[in-house]
Amino acid sequence: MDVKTLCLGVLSLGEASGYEIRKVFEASFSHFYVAGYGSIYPALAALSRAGHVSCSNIEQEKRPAKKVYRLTDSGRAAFLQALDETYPSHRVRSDFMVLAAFAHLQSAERMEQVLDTRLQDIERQLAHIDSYSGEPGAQPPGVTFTTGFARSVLQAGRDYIEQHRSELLQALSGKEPSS
Amino acid sequence: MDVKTLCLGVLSLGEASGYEIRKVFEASFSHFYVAGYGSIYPALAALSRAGHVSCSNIEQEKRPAKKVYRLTDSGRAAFLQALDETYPSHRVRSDFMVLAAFAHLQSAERMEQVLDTRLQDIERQLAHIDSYSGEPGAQPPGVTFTTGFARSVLQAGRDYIEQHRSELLQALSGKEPSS
DNA sequence: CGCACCATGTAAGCAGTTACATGATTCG
DNA sequence: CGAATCATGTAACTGCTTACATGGTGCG
Repeated sequence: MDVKTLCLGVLSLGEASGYEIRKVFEASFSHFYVAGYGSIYPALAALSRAGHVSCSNIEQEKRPAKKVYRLTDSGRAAFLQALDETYPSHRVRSDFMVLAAFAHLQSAERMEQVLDTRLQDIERQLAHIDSYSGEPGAQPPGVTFTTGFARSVLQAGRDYIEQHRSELLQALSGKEPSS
Repeated sequence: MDVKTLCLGVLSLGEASGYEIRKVFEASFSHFYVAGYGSIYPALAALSRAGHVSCSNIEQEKRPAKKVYRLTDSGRAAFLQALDETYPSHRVRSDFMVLAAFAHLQSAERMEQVLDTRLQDIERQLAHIDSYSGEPGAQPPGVTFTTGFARSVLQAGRDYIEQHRSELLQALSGKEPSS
């Protein structure tokens, strides 16, 4: 599932500019898919070339002009097909866990900093979820599901870190970081 | 944190061949970092050129010869520095959650299949954890931590899916998949 | 007899990140 | 007056995936 397909998905919810699509990514998808302008704009250009979206220039007062994209029939069909064919994979790439795995090579101070940073990031993401999931039903039902899923998983991670923090730190305390 | 750095990490636990390194990735790191031969072998070649590892050819009876790699002092230093400078990021890339987010565009049968597939994958990973975490203490303390972390997070995901499965399916039942 | 395991590597390609480039408006 | 928001894009680079290429051994 690439950025192009995800853009089709966002546009299935209504027409939008590249800038607005990015905000949807940020608000609703950030827990399982991260994409910046550098991947979204080229994706939209490619989708336009492929005929999966149409594009209209909208001039605005006191704001830069924007390009509003809309799904074509072929774009909608392509997205539905992708939904049908995609395997429900779920991968984690975590430098946090790498650092934790090699805790014995680091100082207790560094590990505390690592754990605290991770906890702060988790709290930030939980706050982000709470700020966006105000009205249930405003979003498609699936987004309510994914948001709840993300919340549960984040909380489980936070709880685990809090409960095993001292245990991990204890295994390093006293001795200098060594090989 | 790239594959090269992770290879240094594995080698900090003892000398190993590329093939053996891959097994460590599979056994201990698979929950937060996936790497295949296609990235490990080139990484080892690059580390060797950079002088971060040394390499010796070992002939074997009734088995192909292997190349055993060992950390050099500069390799160890490079790894420790990476541990010190790496931000504890944690990113998820989940096609499962994409499919769930757009549940309203799919049939109830398809969504059931998606949820079941994900549940089976989770059970498989939990079984994998249980099979490898037999003896605590055989692994560095950090690996025990990350393994427990992965277990908690996987269980939370499983529980959430089981508890919200019917809720999600209900929001689709009766009506055909539509836009 | 076929599959899995041991063992190493290359090459092409794709997807995405990062940095660069530009510029008006609004809010504190 | 500086920062954030709105708004679009390109180009270079990185890093990984996938497929290809080869071949002996052990087990059921």
